[in-house]
Amino acid sequence: MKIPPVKGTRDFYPPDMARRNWIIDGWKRVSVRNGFEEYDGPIFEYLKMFQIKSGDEIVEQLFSLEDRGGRELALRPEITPTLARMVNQQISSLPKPIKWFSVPRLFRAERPQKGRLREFFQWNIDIIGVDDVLADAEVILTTIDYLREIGLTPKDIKVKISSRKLLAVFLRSIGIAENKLESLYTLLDKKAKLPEDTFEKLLTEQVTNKETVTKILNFMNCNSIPDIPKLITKENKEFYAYKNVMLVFDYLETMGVKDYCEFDAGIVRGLAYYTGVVFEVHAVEGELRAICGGGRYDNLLRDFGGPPISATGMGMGDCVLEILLKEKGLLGKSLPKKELDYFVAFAKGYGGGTVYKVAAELRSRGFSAVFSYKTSAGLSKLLKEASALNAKKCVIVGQEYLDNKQLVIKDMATGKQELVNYDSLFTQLKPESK
RNA sequence: GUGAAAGUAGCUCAGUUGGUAAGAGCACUGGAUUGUGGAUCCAGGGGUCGCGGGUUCGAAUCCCGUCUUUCACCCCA
Repeated sequence: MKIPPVKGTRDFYPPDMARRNWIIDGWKRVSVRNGFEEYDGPIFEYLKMFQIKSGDEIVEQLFSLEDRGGRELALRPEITPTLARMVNQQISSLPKPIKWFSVPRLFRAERPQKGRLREFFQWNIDIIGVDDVLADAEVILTTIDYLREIGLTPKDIKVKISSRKLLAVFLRSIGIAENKLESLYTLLDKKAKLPEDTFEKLLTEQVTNKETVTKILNFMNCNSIPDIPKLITKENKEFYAYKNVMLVFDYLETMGVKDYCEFDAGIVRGLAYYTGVVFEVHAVEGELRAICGGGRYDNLLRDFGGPPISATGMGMGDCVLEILLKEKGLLGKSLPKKELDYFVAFAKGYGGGTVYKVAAELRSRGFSAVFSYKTSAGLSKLLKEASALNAKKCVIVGQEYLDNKQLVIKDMATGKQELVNYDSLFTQLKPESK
């Protein structure tokens, strides 16, 4: 009876695993060099925890279960609630700022489609306890640091940056009621996806006043920071929000990544909990969904029963990234090749236990060594196997071993061979000679 | 949850208005090659044509259902 893989999951055969590790190792390496420390939590949590941040609708998109004690649990669809829980538990003893990263395996019971599966990996970085937008800039810098390292240039991708705070003060200044903001965010977030007239129509339905609609459209289409003051009043609050956006770009310029960044008032993010700088990374060409997104969230720790400490972070899934890298031909280019120090072969009739003994001795000294299971194969076949494994050197056990306890060492790159005494082979070897 | 397209070997695919049509390339295994690798040549294994039903003398091919995949919508943490 054949059992197929579960909908929306992936099998990672060795070549797929190599790609996955390459991506994840890059995430981890870049996190560490940007000063982030790794953390992780359980793969399932109380169902309740995911409702705090995201509400009840989200429950339908969770894999939930009940344990034998009747506890309502769910596989984690994101790790930020876990982060909030963990930080709150030890908040008073953790040195600030908290700069943590994680690469959790996440689960969402959504219908799979391009760049979206039911099980995936996501790189998360967060800075907790810094109000200054310098922290937002550093999160963006770290994101770019990775994307740049894997070969993506400002011609390939753009970080589109805006501010929820700026949007909020703007909307309030033109008379939008506080309780309408949230539903308006959801609509504004779709601007780039909807046709222009459809968007305008939906906006008019929500706002009714034609003049207000025009003001919002003008603001949303703004992609130049110097133009912002023309659109907002010069009251303190608004000017402060505007200055903060300017400041982010100043920091990013100082950090040398301004080429990757642009202001785009159309970036809103669907989620309610963002309160400050928000950003998404998009491919310049193509219709691909956002590669990653993030922003500042001021209230999350408090919502999870902790102190009102501000935080900012970023999440990047592996699915969309992999699609983009394939399109750009950047995946596999820099993948590490198979590595093998020694292949231990034998000339027909001379194998026996010596082959396994040599391999075991090499392994015990820290070298990788492989022997063949084809006990009756000819040397030709065995060397072919050694080549397929990308072996650096090949040890051949043959007549010389019977005659003088000597082994043939063949350098697979140059083809050169030398005779070495069995006893001296291992004493000559030092790990550095790898 | 809604809609559209597609399912033939491990992978990528071909397959004539329905008529000896179960095929190719790659991959895999073996041989040429009993002491010398990456190449080449030859051979071999591998398929309930997603599954079930129907139409027909006859179905990979047409029809219905179903499952899966992909894509779009919803949603996007």
